[in-house]
Amino acid sequence: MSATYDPHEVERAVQQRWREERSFEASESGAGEKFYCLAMFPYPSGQLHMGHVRCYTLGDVINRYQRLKGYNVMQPMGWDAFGLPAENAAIKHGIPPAAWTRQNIDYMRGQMQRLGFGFDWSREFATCDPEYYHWEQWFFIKLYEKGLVYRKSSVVNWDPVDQTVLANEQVVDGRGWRSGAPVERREMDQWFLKITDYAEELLDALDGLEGWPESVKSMQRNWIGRSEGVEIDFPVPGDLELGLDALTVYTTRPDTLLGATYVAVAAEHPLARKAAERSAEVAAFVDKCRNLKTAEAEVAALEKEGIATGLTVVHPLTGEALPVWVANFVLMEYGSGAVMSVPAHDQRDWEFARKYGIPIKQVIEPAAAEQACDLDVEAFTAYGRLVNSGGFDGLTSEQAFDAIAQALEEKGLGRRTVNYRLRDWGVSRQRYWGCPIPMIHCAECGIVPVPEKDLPVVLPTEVKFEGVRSPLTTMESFYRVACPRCGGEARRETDTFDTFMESSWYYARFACPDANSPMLDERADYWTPVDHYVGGIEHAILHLLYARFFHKLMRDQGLIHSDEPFTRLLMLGMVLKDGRKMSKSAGDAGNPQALLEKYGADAVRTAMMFAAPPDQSFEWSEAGVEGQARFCRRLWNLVHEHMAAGEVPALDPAALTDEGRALRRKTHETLKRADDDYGRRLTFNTVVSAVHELTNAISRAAPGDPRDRPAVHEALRTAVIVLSPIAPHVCQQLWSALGETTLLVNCRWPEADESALVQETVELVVQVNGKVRGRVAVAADADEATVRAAALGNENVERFVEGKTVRKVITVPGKLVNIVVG
RNA sequence: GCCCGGGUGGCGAAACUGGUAGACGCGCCAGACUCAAAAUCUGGUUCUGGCAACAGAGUGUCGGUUCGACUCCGACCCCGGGCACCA
Repeated sequence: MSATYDPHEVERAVQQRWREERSFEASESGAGEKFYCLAMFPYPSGQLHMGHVRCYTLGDVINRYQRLKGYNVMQPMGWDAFGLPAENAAIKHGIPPAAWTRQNIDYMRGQMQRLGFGFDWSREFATCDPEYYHWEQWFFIKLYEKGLVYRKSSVVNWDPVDQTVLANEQVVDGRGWRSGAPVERREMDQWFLKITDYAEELLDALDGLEGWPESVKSMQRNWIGRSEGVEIDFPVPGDLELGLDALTVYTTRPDTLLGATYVAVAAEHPLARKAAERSAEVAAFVDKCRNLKTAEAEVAALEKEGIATGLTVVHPLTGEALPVWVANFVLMEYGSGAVMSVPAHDQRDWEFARKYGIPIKQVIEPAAAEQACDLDVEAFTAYGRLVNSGGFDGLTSEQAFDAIAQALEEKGLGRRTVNYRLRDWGVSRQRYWGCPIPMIHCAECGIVPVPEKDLPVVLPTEVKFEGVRSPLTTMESFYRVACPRCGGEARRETDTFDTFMESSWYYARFACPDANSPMLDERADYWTPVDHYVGGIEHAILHLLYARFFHKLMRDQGLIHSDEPFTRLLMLGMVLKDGRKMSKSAGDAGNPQALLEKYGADAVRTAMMFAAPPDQSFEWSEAGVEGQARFCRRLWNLVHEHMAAGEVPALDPAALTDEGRALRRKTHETLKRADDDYGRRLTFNTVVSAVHELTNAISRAAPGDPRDRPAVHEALRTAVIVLSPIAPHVCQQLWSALGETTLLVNCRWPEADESALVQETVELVVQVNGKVRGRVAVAADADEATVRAAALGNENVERFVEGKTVRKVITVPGKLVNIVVG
């Protein structure tokens, strides 16, 4: 082995050895308990950026640490290969999406291998492989048969640049998340997955996810948006011929029902349409609302406007006639598209009532006298005590919730319900580069699923783009089919799935990438749930919610027998460059290639881990890489100098000098601390610090007294094994240099020797009135009187105690003495 | 507006259970080696005063609890993220 450290030579040699020994190919029959370690697979955009480097290094550190701890670890890698950029490249450069994608995959795989990630490449797949999306199509049909898939015409977010429909989640501040173009409204037939059927379980199960960060669970709770309320029917007078008996509203504040002075409906509400037929003014207003863009930023800034329909409904408890308004702030998609308005106790209703001169009727008064309530200034929205509410007067809001709900239930005019903000998942995309939706439209039979024997519906890869539109829509050989039911002429669905479909179950497929009947087999139950999932915080809501949903769908299909896909979750902070997210910044700025060529993978990996704790966002700077390259070289030189000094005798703790014993203590402290940092705290930055400290201690100790050589050897051996999950190549070579013959990745994490941690003398800090005034060394087992005497005997301490009365002496064993004087 | 994070040297950060604030690294300064530079090694590096020993101040702000607070409590300011005409 070369005496000077050449990272490129080291890394090539070690990677070759892992390949030859198939070190990272996992099997269900491997020794130890299973551990499934997964980092979110990337979109093959062209090249890795530093955000990828961080994510996969973190995953690999966990992978390698858990291996050392004796687990049977599986860490796969694959490609989230469908998506818009491939189409954009095709449109721009004329390269077919499939070819562009494959080319990117090959390049990025090479970069990952260069970084030395311990992936099980035998399980690799791309979501654009027909063998993969075959089963997605199969599963979709199963869900269709179960009634969990439906087709619905709905207003969708239309991205005028990408010419496609976006999910609500893909609209950011009213703009398409990729194109950045303002989103428009459009009506279209779409396929939906009934995620709302699982809303309750998706919410409740969050409480059991102890290995998830609280912030992510809170975001998901927020997104699901459960609220408890009452559905209230306001009867419609019979003479109006409106086609409905009652107007149903949803409220979370039934206690304020007696304060309702009008009701408001969305412009798309049937009642609004009826009113529009009868009044040109109302029709004009409804029309105006329809043409509004869905852009959320604009909606939020929108002035609250409405128009009276001239219609009235009947208050379910008082029998009073209440006017019906059409209002632009009522959402058709939430609740029933209609609200009861209580201006006295809802700020938005208050503003609306003031604007249009609608009466404001107080029915809640503050329970506590000091609470402000001035209805001339603003609505009183807090809970309180009921007034002006007939038989309900005097009840608290909480009591009135139940009492009024019950009164309505008895009259058959209301029901307690639970509402969710979560909407069903629209999965249709008018795009080419995605998984074809396996459905056929027949004029005679309607919707007919593609028969199982005809799956997969393969996406043609030889295509020509004309503009942005999907080439499938004009490709007769694709869309012209015979109806599987009647044999007549039919048209194949040309929409493709939202790519979140592919990423919702890939983790399970990695367990059995070749499973063929059906999508998963018993190996999925062996490997899943994923024990540790690592990925970017930007996926905290959507991807993780959809994957949880899919896991439950697969469970209910009998394909898998657990309830949740990811046991422990590590959400990475973002890697920023000039204040921007690395993955979004253009060009080569984030490409690690130049750094790899200059410093090698170990230095890049170590610098990345050392920069900040994993969950924290940080600004990437190359400055740290050189420092870690220097550190690798120092460790390399220390090992080689140590070994060059000849045979190392066996360790006999009793034979060591004081320096040797101190080094041993540092060694075992490092081992203990790193174990906790790796396994429990996931703070890999402090692991690097700990190894730096140990290395510094070795530098100071070696070459020392020849009797301490076994302690130096043990310290070097420990530094190498502790650092190995982070800088695996150089550590492997140093492991061999230290005379070890087994591959480091097959070794076991050493247990810390408690006896090495015992100290004979300890240094105590001496404080006077809480301020540090000196230090004293005492025997570790010294009694309180001895410690006290030593503390008071310190020269500097004496100066501060002199002439004062010692009121109290507090001793913290092994740490400090605080002398309180006055 | 509501819900999460966070605020510590020139910079990235550490201090895990209330017990030495600034470990570790970057950068910078000085020295050694060198004709010189790079690399490497050694020392220094929170601020103020002091040759030094040491003293005073110091973890966003103000207050509290405590022998002792970056850490706990109360009020507030700022930054980042999520949600939001959600009835």
